[in-house]
Amino acid sequence: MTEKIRVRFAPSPTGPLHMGGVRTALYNYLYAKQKGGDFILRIEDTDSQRFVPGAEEYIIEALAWCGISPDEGVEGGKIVENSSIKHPHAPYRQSQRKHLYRDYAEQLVRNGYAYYAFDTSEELDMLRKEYESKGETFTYNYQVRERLSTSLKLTSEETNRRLKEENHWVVRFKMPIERVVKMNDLIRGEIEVNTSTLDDKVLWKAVDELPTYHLANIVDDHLMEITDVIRGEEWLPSLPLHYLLYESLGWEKNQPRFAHLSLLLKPDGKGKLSKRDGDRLGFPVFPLEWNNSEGEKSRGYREDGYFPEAFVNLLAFLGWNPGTEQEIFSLDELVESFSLERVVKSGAKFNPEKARWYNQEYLRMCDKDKLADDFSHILAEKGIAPEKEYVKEVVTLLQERAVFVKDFWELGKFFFTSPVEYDLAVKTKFWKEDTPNILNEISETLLSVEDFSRESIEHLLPSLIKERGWQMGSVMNTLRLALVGASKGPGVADIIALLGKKESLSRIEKIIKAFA
RNA sequence: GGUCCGUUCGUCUAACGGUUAGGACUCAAGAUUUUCAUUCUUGCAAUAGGGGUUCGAUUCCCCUACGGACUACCA
Repeated sequence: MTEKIRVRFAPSPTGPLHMGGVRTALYNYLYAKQKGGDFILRIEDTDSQRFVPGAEEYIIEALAWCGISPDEGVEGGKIVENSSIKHPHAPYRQSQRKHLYRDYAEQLVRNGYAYYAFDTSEELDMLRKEYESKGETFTYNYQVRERLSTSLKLTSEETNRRLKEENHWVVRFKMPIERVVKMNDLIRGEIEVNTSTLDDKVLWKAVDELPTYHLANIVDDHLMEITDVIRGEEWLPSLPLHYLLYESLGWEKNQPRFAHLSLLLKPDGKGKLSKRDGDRLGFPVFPLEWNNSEGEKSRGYREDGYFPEAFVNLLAFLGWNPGTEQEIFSLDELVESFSLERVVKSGAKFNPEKARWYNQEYLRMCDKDKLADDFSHILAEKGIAPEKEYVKEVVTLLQERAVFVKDFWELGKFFFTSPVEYDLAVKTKFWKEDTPNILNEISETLLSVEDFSRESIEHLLPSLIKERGWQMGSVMNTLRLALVGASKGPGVADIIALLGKKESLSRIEKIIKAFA
């Protein structure tokens, strides 16, 4: 029997999920789905100090927008209704699993793998400053743990008394001395670390009486039978601790495999991508728009007009590639092609230009009815409500020219409103003395045309111009100026045909009057 | 500072010892479109540096440099 793959995405609700987090979720999802496994969504809310209201809902909605649906875990927001999500290991919010971790923390102390420490944050801050003034770095490790007020130094009577009377004790992991931990990472291969370089991490916090990430994470991954942990590179330094924790709890036989993903970097300069970069460089770093409690707004890919399919596609390619030259992948195709072996080790600088290109590609593939519907919403906001078929015709003419649906307006607003001003550079260049007469004559000809189709007009115009010996450039450009107001847009015949006889003639009349 | 991870065109990346080091985005030029955009063609552009190993290194090893992460009772 083959092993059932179970992965988890376990964000902390301390703010909106940024695109790096979405990518981590995506890779987890792709990995699980390809292997017929389950994708579990767990909320790691063990930091009561930094909890942000609305963050959990945001995370769920963002994943739903991307098409990443958990098989198991917390649910909420819009996906609650008719959700097929399972809960065999509920609850999936760590704050609701507090009692579990407490038991394991005590077990670790009992078995000599951890100890109680009574230092206050203030005392530790003072120690750090003291060391710093000597040019050294304070590390809570084997060199100091038997000298500070810990259960290692104190008698058991004293320890018990302090545990009972004081409420600022923590549990720390007793990091072994001079042991080389050999680890394996699915992306990076073998990694070795000497435990003497590591410190005694806090496993149970006094401030909020909750476990730290390290403990909660290991306990839950074990209890929830997670087979593969795919997470950000920032966790790599904690991997030895996590290995040792599995070992100390007696779970090393079936501990999960690990894969650490490289980080997403700033498009310019150095460092990892942060919220500020988006504002600074003008692109979203979040999947969905986010308003924080200070009333600051952060842009979202959704609100910027990206298709979720394009967003997912570009995210997948930030650190992974199929090894072929295909760059456009649907979510299903990604599921089929994804592999951890082809995940790139080095960090990827995000490139906003390429992101736009992805959207453009999707817009071109997009169904015209959907585009017309989406564009109709934008038009409705402007108080314009044309026939769906008309919008569809417009979209058809503009599809190759737009990157986002919202571009259709700038590209083709003349299809909905007569030009209010004209590009004077075009006028200067092409508007001649006899232009009004020529335009009038064109008007008359158009008026008498029975077949007002694009083909008919496309044939009629040049032959008329040639017949009269007019200048092609001058006539076509002034005609375009009348219809569009500028030197841009689809073919003149397309525009006239779509605008219709009445509107086209009225625009020609209008420009003649304007320049008279 | 310490520990760990990383390093191919400006950017995302391919090449898992033998290639004129390939593709995509960007940029530039030309063609088409008597507009603009598209499209097509072409071009610019990279193995961080130094040592090994090897008949042969982008590829394996070491050193250096550079970059990144971590170094909280945050995740």
